[in-house]
Amino acid sequence: MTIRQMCDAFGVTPRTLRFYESRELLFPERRGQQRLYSRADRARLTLILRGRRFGFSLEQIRQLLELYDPAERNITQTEAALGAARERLADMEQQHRELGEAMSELRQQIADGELWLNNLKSDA
Amino acid sequence: MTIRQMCDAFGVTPRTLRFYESRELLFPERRGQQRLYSRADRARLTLILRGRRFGFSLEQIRQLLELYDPAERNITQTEAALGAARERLADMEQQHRELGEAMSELRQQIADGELWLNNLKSDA
DNA sequence: GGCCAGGTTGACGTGCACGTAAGGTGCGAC
DNA sequence: GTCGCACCTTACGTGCACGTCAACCTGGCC
Repeated sequence: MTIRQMCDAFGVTPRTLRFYESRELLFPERRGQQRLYSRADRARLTLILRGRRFGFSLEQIRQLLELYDPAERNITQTEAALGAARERLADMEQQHRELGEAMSELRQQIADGELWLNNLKSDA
Repeated sequence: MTIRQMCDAFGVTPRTLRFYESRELLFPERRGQQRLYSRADRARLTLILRGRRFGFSLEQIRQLLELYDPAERNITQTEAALGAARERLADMEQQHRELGEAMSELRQQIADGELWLNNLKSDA
């Protein structure tokens, strides 16, 4: 898959893909100068974009990706990656809870606003 | 409440509070040059900080705060704010779902990593 | 009056995640 | 051959959310 196909498929720019590569988040093969993205690269990009939506930094995402990466597996590295992953998971769980609470509050506020609006309109 | 008491209570810096004020997120009263924060200001700051944790921009937060603000209530403004709030809520719901899925995947990956680690250790 | 802690306002600096412009390369179509 | 297009690298620019620093009040205490 060329860089353009990747961009079209994921809705990102070439600049973004090259930037991710410079930060060691993606490692496409090279045919001469051209980048070629494999199925694994597409899976990684999916994870990267998801992580970004959750507010994780590219560096945090890079560390998480090590957990998915079967290469360079030794005990200390895996243990470090596991520790980082557990911390991220705890963050995500707290964020998940707080997001649920915030959604409830926002729904309540919306309902209040709608009620207020209907009262105003029925008066008129 | 002075700026220092606010900072201690919310774990932010004076710079942050003045910055929020410059972006019209907070409107503390003035006793001479000093800022004085009311109960309403503290409630607004709570909402601001929560919004920030969910990745909303300060501008988005400012628009949402209009929904909470009982001043300057007219129909078109409230309807616009309600529309924005519904869009944000939809974003939050999607983010909530995706975050749940990502947590499941990450838990699975952690379990895999732990299993692999235990196998390696029991071999040794 | 002297002085200091704590407040104030700009103005500039920083880290992140890219965007953008400049100039060069490879390659198939005509 | 050369035109055009897509790709490449390098370097600088941008927007956001603040941090940092300089310079200046201001009230309270000795």
